[in-house]
Amino acid sequence: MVTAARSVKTISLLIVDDHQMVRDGIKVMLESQQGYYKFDITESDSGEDAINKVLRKNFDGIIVDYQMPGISGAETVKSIMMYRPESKILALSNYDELSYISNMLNAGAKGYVLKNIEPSQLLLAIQNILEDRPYYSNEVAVKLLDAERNNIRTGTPESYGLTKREMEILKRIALEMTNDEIASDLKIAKRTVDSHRQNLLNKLHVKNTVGLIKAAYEFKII
Amino acid sequence: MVTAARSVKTISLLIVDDHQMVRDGIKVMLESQQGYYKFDITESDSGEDAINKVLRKNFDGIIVDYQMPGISGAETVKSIMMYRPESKILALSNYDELSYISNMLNAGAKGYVLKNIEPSQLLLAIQNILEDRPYYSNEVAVKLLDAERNNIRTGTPESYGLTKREMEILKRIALEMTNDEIASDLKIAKRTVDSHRQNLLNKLHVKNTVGLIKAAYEFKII
DNA sequence: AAATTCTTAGGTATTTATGCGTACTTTTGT
DNA sequence: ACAAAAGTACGCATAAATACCTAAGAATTT
Repeated sequence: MVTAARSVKTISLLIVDDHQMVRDGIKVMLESQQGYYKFDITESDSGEDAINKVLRKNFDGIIVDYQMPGISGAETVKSIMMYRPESKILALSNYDELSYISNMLNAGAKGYVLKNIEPSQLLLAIQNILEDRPYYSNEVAVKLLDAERNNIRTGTPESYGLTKREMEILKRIALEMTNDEIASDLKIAKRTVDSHRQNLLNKLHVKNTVGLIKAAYEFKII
Repeated sequence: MVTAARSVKTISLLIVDDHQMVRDGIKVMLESQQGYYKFDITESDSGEDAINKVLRKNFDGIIVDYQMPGISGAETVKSIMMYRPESKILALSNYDELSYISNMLNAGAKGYVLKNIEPSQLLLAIQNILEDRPYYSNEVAVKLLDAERNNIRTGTPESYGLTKREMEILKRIALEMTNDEIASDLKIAKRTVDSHRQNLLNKLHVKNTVGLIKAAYEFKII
């Protein structure tokens, strides 16, 4: 820990979130952590506004919410990176959904934190991304590791070990068929379809039908 | 044909295209057709610039190119419509790709014409969109009809009459949240979420969660 | 002020999906 | 021929979703 005297550095930050409350929350968090840093904060309530502001001023760091009306957070990040590729962007979201995370990171965000973050952690996250190092909330890191481990990036039915039969079931689920309907379509017992469906849930690491359909999109069978 | 005397009306137009040549071409076309109209033309070479100009001045009509570096035409239209929902926008493109067309129309463009349009047709298109009527090039109309016939949905949440709240619910369903989880997330009763979900099923004309998720993909909220 | 839409919530019932087992048969690879 | 994997089938229990209602208060629009 560096405890010796150090000049106070002013950091210009742009906070992009459609909720006033969230923006205020971040400001309060940062103020509470203000030690060696002084933050010069600008706010945007939309991706469009943020892009305009970025075009006019170069910020040291930018915090972008994922879900916003109009241009999404990921699209906002993409645009910002197009104009200012050196931007240090921290993604902020309520959700640790893998698709959200990878959208943001692929768009160019350096880090991804959840909104339930502790003030000290937020400061840490900002410090890291300002120095071009990644920073993720714990939950986010876990998801990314899990994705890596399970080879989710490649996203083929084979990489999950799905059998032909299971693919047939998945296709029919994606056609909005119930297990009963699938059973009579394939001329097998409903119980069997239940089993296959259970196996699909396990193999794909998802918790319900929604996850199955999203996987079906990944596999491009929809 | 109205040939009687009629006062010359000045129409302010904003032309958004990254190519000088295209902008000049449109200007020449409009001048050649200048009869009862006089055009006061402003130019933008990018979506960002267009948005700035729209914020400063209210144009009678706006012509937006699809392909531009930086913010795309569709995103530009979306932004413009956010600030000035009454804007009359005509999309302009070299291509009659269905995805381009529906992106532009969903973003809020009133019409879509190809760049090989005849001057007289361009004037007609502008006249139509200024009066809030749709206008499409022949090729475009054909594509749209074909899409309609094949039941390819080019839907927006609005076209199904979804409310903001219903969209919030749908987003959370797409996050694999159960109704119980959504309820506590939004701090409302599970039964309320049940109701919203039921309304979503009805409005989207689908029979189960699978249909909801497919709709969510169409709406690009996944 | 009246009408309409949205959001909220609940009643009641049925259908469907999920979780965790077991077990037998068929197919596949070696 | 043998082992492993896949497919088939079922029990039992609970969780979740769907269907079809009503209805009150809030917010918007007319």
